Amino acid sequence: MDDKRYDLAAPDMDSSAARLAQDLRLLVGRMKRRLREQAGAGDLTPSQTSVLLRLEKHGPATTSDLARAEGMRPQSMGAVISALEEAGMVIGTPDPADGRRTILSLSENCRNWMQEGRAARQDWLARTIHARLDTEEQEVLATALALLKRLVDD
Amino acid sequence: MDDKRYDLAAPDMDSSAARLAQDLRLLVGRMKRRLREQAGAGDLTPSQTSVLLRLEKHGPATTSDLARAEGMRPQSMGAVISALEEAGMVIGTPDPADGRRTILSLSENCRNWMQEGRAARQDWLARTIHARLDTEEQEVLATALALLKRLVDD
DNA sequence: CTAATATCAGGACAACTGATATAT
DNA sequence: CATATATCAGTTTTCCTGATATTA
Repeated sequence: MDDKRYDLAAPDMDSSAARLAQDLRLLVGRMKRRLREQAGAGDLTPSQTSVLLRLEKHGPATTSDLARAEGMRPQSMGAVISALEEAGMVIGTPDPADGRRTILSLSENCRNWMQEGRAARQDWLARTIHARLDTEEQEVLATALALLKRLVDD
Repeated sequence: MDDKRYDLAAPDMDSSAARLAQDLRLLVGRMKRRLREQAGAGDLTPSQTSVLLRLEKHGPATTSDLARAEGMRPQSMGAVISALEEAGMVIGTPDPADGRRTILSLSENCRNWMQEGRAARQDWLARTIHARLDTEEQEVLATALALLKRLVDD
C-alpha cells in the first residue's frame, strides 16, 4: 500500500510527514532556546519548573520517581533537585520506611510563592499561551500534545 | 483541593494555559532527548538535518541567513555548518558580489544521498509521524504547529 | 564611519556515562 | 548476592557571549 519511500528530496510527492517533522524539529529547537532565554531573568529552568509543578500536582516523590516521570537519568534529575533545594523550593526528608530514599516535597515558601501566583507570572510559556491563543486554539493545542506524546513515549 | 490542582499555581490565570505549558515543556524536553538519541553514529544532529532540509527547500544561503531562519546566533550556526562541511554535505563558495559572504549549498554527494531516500530513512521523526499518526491527526498537528510558531516567533 | 559577515576563543548549561557507597 | 537509590566525577553537546578582522 505504501511503496512510496519517505523521499524528502521530491517536493512533488506527498511528504506531509516529512514537512511536519521539519516544522516540529524547528519548533523544538526554538522553543528550547526561548525557554532557556527566559530562565536567565529570574525564572526557573524548564526542568525545574516541570519538577515543581509535578510535585504540586502529584505530591512528594523521590529523585528516581521524578527522573522516570521526566524521562531522564537519576543523576541528571539529581542536579535539578540540588538546585531547587539550594533555592529553598524543595525539601528532602529521609524515608523512615526505606533508608535509601529521600522524599522530596515543596517547601512552605514554595507553596506560598505558587499561591501568590508568582510561579504563574514567571512562567513565560503559560503566560504566552494565555495571551496568544484563544480557548479554541488552546483546545487544538491540547489535542495535538496528546498526539505528540504518542511519538515520544516509544 | 484536588480540584484546584492547577489553580494553586495560577489563581489569576486561565488554568488550562498553565497545564498546556507544563505538557508542552515536558514534551519539548522529551522530544529533544529523543531526537538526540536517534542521532547515532553516522546520523546528523537535529540542527544539521534542519539546515540540510532548508538548503534543499530554499536553495543556497549564507551562515547568517540560516542562523536567522533557525533563530540562533551566527557563531552557533557556524559550528553546525563546519560539521556539515567536514562531512562533505555542504560546500561554501565566496560570493563574487560581496566579499564578506560565503554562499552555502548542498554538495553533489548530499543531493544523491537525499534522492536515494537515505535522508528520509534516517529521519526518525518523519518516520514516526508517518507510522503513528493518520492523515486527520497529522492535520491537527499541522494546525497546532502553526499556533506554536506564534508562541516562539515573537 | 557604521553596519554586516564570518570566525576565534572561552563559557554556561543540561544532559550524558561510569563508578561507588549504602540500604533492601 | 542481586537490586534499587543516591551521589561523585568527568564528558559531551549545543548553545551562548565577547572580541576581532574584513568588506560594503
